[in-house]
Amino acid sequence: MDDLRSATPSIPTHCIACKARHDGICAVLAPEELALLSSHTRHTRHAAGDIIAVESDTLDGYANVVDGVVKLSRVLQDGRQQLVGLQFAPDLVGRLFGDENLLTAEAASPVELCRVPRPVLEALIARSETLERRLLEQALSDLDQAREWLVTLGRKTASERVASLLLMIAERNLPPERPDKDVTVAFELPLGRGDMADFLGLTIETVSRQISHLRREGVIEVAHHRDITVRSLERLRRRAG
Amino acid sequence: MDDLRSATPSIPTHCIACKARHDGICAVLAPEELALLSSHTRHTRHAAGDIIAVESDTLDGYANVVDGVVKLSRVLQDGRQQLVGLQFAPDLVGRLFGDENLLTAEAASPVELCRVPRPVLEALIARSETLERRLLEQALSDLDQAREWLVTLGRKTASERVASLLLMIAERNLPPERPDKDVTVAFELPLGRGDMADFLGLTIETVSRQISHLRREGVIEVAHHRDITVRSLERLRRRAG
DNA sequence: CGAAGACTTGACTTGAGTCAAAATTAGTGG
DNA sequence: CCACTAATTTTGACTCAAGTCAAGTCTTCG
Repeated sequence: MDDLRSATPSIPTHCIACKARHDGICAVLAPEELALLSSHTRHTRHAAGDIIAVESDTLDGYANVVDGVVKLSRVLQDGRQQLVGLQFAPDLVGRLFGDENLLTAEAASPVELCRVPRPVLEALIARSETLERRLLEQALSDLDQAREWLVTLGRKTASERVASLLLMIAERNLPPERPDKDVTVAFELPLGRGDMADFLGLTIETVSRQISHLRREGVIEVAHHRDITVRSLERLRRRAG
Repeated sequence: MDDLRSATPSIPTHCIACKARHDGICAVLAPEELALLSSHTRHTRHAAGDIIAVESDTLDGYANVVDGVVKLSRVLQDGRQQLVGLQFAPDLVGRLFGDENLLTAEAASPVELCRVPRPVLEALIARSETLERRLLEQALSDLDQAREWLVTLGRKTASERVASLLLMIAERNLPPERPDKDVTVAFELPLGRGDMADFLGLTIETVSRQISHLRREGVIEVAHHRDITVRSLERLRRRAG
């Protein structure tokens, strides 16, 4: 497919430079479909904390995450909040075929989006068999992840929950070489303590205490609160239950 | 579509009698596709407690729930268990395109299944645009539900969790007329206290105490432990947070 | 540098878990 | 149909993990 790139000048120039171009939904589109899509998209940038979509608003469109992390959450009447998902590039944000947002979407870090109006994407889905399959696969994998978290929230202790979250992020930052080896991984947390707490169904204080505990035990190192180094993935995995 | 029924004798006879025929995945198939599918299906019956699929076994096929309730669960090494979903008729059980079961599936009540070998269903998906759309919609709706539970497990108290579960089952048993009216609903719990606890991330004792509490407060009536009458859906809804 | 915000730590409280009976219900065979 | 047993559920007394409240300490940024 890469060989064809130079032979298909119809691919929009701003798509060629796009980080999400080669693994997002765009990757499964034929050049003319991509051209059609890109003539309706709009790139937007958002600072951490910006609200992208609000729960129970009408759904105005979808957005592809090009860079950064988007958090999805729900809040109860009295203000209790729960994060129900994190979307990384090149995930698509927005409930397909939904009339209203069931969730609030918020930039967890600085975020770059590629926004698509509802009817454009939906028409493309009807036209492209491979796109529909790709979206089905994302939905199934989001469902797997959500169920994984159900186990975490329903049955794990505070310390296992924190370890599970660090593990999830660490595995996402693993260098592609030797994924089975017991390596050291370093990364910057895309979430503050408050968001971690809302993700794990805990309080800020409990998250902080558990991180301190993992640090004292030598499982992780912490600098500036957000720069984490996992000394042994294997040890972290054992603590995640 | 109903009008056509008598004019399409190619619909297999055992499908015509099937309860799931008119709203399951079969509902979106053309008569010849249904004929193709049904020539490979096998009806099975299972008593409550029977294991239908085991976590980390290779996925041998899919199954349509024709009657009864199937619970999906995961267990941690030390035996802690969490239910991550309930499947009612006419849901499809089995991770699409998965190579192994990520979950254990078990009959929660007496269950009737219509089993389909993997390759048969997957070939049909590739052939039928409407089937693929139907499965995408089920996946999205399962995802909505899983995220709803994430809020319940992450942020609700024990009494709100129990109320949420009763509410979910009650709403499923609502008579179709006047869904907005504040009616009385009676139903039989498809789950024992242990399963409720595993669903809600609580212990048996806590579930029992919360049910007793709702009973004492007059929100529900309980007979034989499993026959529940909800006196006021509205009151129950308020208790569910 | 100084102030505001984010994070950590400590002391105390509380909601749900644990352990241990008792009560109810379902199942079985006479 | 009825005892009798086994399983499930309920209830009570006590414990403990995580929450709450209240200072402190880092970090960031103007």
